[in-house]
Amino acid sequence: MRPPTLRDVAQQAGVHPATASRALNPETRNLVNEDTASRVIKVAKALGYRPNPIARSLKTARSATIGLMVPDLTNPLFPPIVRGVEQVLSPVGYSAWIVNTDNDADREKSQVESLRSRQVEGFIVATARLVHPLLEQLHADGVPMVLVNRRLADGNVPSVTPDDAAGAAMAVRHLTELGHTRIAHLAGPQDTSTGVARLRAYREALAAHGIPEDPSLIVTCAAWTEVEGASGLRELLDSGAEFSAVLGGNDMLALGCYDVLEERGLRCPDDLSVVGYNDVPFVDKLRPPLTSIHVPHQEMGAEAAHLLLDILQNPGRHPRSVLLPPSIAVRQSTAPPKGR
Amino acid sequence: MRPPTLRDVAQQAGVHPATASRALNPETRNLVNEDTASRVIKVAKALGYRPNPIARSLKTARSATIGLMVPDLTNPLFPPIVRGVEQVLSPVGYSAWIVNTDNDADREKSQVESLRSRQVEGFIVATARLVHPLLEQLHADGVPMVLVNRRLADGNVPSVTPDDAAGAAMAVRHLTELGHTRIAHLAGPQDTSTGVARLRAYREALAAHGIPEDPSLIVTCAAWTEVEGASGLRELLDSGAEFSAVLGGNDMLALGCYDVLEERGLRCPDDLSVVGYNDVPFVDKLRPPLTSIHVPHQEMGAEAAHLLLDILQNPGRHPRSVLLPPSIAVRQSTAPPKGR
DNA sequence: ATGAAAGCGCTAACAA
DNA sequence: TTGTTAGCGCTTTCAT
Repeated sequence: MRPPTLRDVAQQAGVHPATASRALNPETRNLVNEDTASRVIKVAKALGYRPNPIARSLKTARSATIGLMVPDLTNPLFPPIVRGVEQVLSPVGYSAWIVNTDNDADREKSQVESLRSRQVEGFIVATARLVHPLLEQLHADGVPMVLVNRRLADGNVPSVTPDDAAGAAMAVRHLTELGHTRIAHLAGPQDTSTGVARLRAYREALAAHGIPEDPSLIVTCAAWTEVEGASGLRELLDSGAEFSAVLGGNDMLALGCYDVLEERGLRCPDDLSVVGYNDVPFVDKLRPPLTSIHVPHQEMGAEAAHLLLDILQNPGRHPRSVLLPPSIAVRQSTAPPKGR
Repeated sequence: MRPPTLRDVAQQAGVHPATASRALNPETRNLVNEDTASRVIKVAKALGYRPNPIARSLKTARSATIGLMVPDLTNPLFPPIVRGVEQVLSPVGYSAWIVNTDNDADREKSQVESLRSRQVEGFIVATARLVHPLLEQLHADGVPMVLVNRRLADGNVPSVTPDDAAGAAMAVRHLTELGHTRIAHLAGPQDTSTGVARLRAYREALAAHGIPEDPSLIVTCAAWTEVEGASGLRELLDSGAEFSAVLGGNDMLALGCYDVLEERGLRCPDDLSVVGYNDVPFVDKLRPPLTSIHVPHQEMGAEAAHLLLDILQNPGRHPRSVLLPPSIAVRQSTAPPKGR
């Protein structure tokens, strides 16, 4: 029993397929006699008719689908974003096609091609680097796109990001209020907006608190990974620099710090206060619970989906970007410095 | 500039679209003169031709796509499974369409319908309950399907699951070797194969070690959540039953135990040893690091994808199921009982 | 080895 | 308001 097609419905209802199509599509139902419409709908239901989205896509070059590009779903930062996106898209009949890029330019390229050939109507992209030819080209081509979490250097591409400057400033303020003056920073990759913005805000916050900047307290990590965070802190410790607190560029880098403290027999927060960024799931359960800048991940995804839908519906309109306010989740990984 | 179609390629190469189609498809290339084929291929490359999978799907009723149903991507158990699936599918040109069901039967139903209308060629399903009309129907309809992590009561549906019996036995043995004899179990939902199998194995393992079973040491949780785990342990503690160790049905239930220990001022492992199940990411970083039964999640996904591809390629063949051996990751949440 | 023709299921001009 | 017609881009008989 082949599933029923529009023709089957039309035949059963005694109308032309085109009429059946109009009757079944809410957008065009008003073009059709009310009685006819309800008859068609009844028949469709009786037959268990399901429209074939593939045929529709082929005809209309649309798909009610968007591409959602994340670096890696096993990074706990991204699943909540995905859920936020879906929570907004589902009610309006859209779906997200999720791909992992592993931050690999070649993979990104082939994923984008594959998604475009599947007629996705737009992209939500969590993998932006500041300079990103692929995404820049996409935007130049007029492909609807919203960035999430990270931005491009080109501020014209709509984005939904945490207010990194505000968050990093909060972190520094928290530490200074505890009495810290020697605050190190494990900066994230400087080819990402988050890495750059948090580093800059860290510097400015120190200045604002009258703390002179010490370049030897800044290490830039090559990736947002625990391993990189660990080697970053080792470098700081081995340099002999003095510091009583460290701000990780994100929670993974902070996690790496925990590993090094363990390995060196140092204690957190007694020997070193540690602050993370993002407040991803489970950092509140670490040993010790990690003080972190909280970012509303799911809302970020939801907001990005709203923005994209908006762009799809009003192609001409000026694109907006959204900056979400962070908050600080103070936990046991931060405490006043020892000598106090 | 509309992207080039097969007709454009054919025209440029001076052949009929049908010939171009044959030349471009590796499966049918042998039907075509070698020179013609290479000419077509060259033109296609020059024009940047990308076949339109939608048109192909409409014609062939296939899609090189499978549906991947998970309960919730924000549960860290599932992203590694997803990655494992993709790791196997990508090289053979298949993709996975991921959906979250939240274990909701209505959502499941509409997701399945939506995926089927998109011509997915099969399903990998991580959301099975023992009795599951939707999946049973799907299987009865001959829809290619592989279960992962959890199984149906109907053992004829191919599955890739951890060896729950072996894992639970390992956990109990570990605890008895430490000297525990009063071992409680927070059993998972008994409508899932994992919940049932782990509970049964726990019982059998106790018996095998000559420990009499005590029903007051078993609490069944209604969901695989931290909240349920917490109320389970509260119930055990409030009952006045004596026990020095608890085996969580999975890591989330074990996490709930941590919360209750904190709230009651009890210490792990001093007052209570806790064992989890699954060894999901980050449980090794908890306070204290959680002893857990390790399951190879990514391999589970990879193996499920292999099985499904196998079914798609050999529709007639007898379906296999795979049981993956667990191992135990011993960490600081387990120690000899106090009185020792 | 290649071309001709048909059609997958649907929608959008256009015509009536 | 409804029907006619055409075609989205591709593959697959069938004929040559």
